[in-house]
Amino acid sequence: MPTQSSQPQTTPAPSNPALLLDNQLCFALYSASLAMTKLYKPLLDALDLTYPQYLVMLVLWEQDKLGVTALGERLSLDSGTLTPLLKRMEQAGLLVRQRSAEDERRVQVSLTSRGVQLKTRAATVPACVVAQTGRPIPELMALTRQLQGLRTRLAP
Amino acid sequence: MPTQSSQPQTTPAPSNPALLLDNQLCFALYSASLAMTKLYKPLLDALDLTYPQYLVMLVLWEQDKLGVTALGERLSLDSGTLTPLLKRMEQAGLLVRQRSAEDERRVQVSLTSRGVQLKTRAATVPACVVAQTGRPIPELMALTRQLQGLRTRLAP
DNA sequence: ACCAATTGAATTGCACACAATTTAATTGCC
DNA sequence: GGCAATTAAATTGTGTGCAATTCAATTGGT
Repeated sequence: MPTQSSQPQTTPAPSNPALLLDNQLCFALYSASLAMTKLYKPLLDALDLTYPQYLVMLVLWEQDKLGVTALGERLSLDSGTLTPLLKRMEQAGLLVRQRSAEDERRVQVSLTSRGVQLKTRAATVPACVVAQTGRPIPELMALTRQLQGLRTRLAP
Repeated sequence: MPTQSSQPQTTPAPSNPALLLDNQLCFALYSASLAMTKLYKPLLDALDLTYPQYLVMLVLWEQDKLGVTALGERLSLDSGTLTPLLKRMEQAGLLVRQRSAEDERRVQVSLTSRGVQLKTRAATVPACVVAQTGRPIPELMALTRQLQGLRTRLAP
């Protein structure tokens, strides 16, 4: 005999717990990522960068003069995403895209001096973000490493 | 006197560590989330759902008949995102959108029987994903809770 | 040297995200 | 009751993501 309540049933039978939204790692990732992007928005607006454009700048500030494919491997983005994004950044005067002389198929992406200089203004961004998370740095670092490990497993 | 190498300097001065891509929690989140979405893709293709559509279904399987705003609060998405997404799902026969009788401004979203039935076919999705992460469930749960906590701080 | 296969970007088409604006319906204040 | 303020969706416009295709340049096998 199934268990039953003496109260009229106001809620339906409980869902499969595996399908509950709040048990989904995927949704926790997805919504935390979108929330993080919104946190960056006002900071990046001041630099005239979108969030993915900021990621491109982080890569180029570390290693200037990269091909589109190399940039894409670093960020896990493909040419369909990067090509128009890079064109907008070129229009904004942050970088230049030029065909490689040795291999005309390759497009080299290099920062302009304006792009290099922007790094100084961006230097305060990370601390602002950390402050707003309201968490100690070691905890944020640990979470970062955990997520990097997960990503490596998902996209080897 | 600054330290110097006897070798010609092949790498530039080290970047501000706070701006290194691999130290960014934001990028760890962003790329892990995109990688997770790609993991779901083949599973959701079989159900004719995109990833955000799957999230909408998770919400409606838990609580059917919700307004667009309520759905948006649950998923942290606004009407600009949800309206066209819900229209596509209505076209696909998964749900219906109908104006509330009491308040003509409200649009109620309800599953069709086809939408309800899809839950059975989706029941195996979470286990497939967990298997592919190659991590024990408790670890995934702990990470999920951590990310939920972070998100709550970022988007109170 | 020729030509098929491969490689690297760009293009096309579709589906999000989201800011900003618009439109329609309801509420509150007088 | 009348009308400004508010609320709920929808619309508009821009910028990603990504699959699939295209196009040009290079490579490799004969």
